[in-house]
Amino acid sequence: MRNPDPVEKMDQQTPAPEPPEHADRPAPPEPEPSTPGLEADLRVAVGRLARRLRAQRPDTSLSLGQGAVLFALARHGRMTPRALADHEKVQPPSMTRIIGALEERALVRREPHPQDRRQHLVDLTEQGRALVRQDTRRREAWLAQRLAELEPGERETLREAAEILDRLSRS
Amino acid sequence: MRNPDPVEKMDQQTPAPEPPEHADRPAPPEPEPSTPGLEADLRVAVGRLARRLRAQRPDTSLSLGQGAVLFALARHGRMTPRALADHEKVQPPSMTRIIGALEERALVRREPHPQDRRQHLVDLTEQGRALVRQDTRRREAWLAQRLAELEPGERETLREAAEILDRLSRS
DNA sequence: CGGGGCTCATTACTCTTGCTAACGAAATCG
DNA sequence: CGATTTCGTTAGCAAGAGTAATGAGCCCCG
Repeated sequence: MRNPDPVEKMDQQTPAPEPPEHADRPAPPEPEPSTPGLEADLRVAVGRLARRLRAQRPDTSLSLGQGAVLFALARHGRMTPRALADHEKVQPPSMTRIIGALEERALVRREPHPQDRRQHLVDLTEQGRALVRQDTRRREAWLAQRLAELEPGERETLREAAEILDRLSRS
Repeated sequence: MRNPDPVEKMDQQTPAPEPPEHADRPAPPEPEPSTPGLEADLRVAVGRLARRLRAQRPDTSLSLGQGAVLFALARHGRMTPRALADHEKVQPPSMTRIIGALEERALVRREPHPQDRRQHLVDLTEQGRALVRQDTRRREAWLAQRLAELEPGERETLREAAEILDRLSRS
């Protein structure tokens, strides 16, 4: 293990770290969270859901990261590893590893960069493109099944939330 | 829920200086099932958000799993390790480790089970309770800050979504 | 020009976190 | 009382992501 770091005294009521308000703000300053447990609920639910998504990955043995990269390439066209890393908010070495795994499966291909010989361009192969298309409708059974069981209104809520979550995850 | 139509929405917007791709755009079929890319969008966003939540963990060195357990105990009262594992959808050995880490920090305590000497009851200590209270309003700066920047309507959407995501993650 | 400094990708290593397998102790059922 | 089941734990392993260091290549500035 490591240093236990015994929590000795813990300030019970931490004075709120209120950021200084900017003077010219006509709107309500909203210093308190208008949604009480949201932060905790969201954190717990997202963490657990991600864990289950990773675990329940059935047969399409693409990791979450690999799938995300494949989708990003399909949506935005070929990119350098650096651009992919920025997009997915991982460090370059992690992206190197993901690309390596995808390349081993012949789902992506590294092409030389036309102007800069340090860089590569990563692009989908035909097989990669086919997998994305296939997954677009079939994807991973577990989540698709769960989503199918929801009420239409709930799916709609999730659809709006997915866009917000995407922004959150990228900000 | 088999969807027979080829969802083929790949808008090529190549950021690279070399756009001579197969740059034709198939007429947008837009057959629009109930939720087109929801499964993929949600999966990617949840994965990325979980990754960032884990990474951005600032100083309160509680892992996602540890935080979840603390909150579960605060919400539902003391529980056996088995119950906690079921609740958080992890295997018992993982829960053993989480509880061990929390116990080292004196945030939880193991009590003997009154009727069954195989089992324990895990309960929050005063310090654990204080940390939960503190985190309820302070929590992790990163997510709280992001949430605060959202529109009220967006937070409301997330609040509804959080409940749905919780159910999803547990089903 | 040409060198210093930067950027890009990769390698090497570590850490965290979750899993399965196996095990000992205790309850329970026959 | 013995067999079986359940609970928590230990041991070992694998995946995923991060930091540090490295080498190749670009580019600006003197």
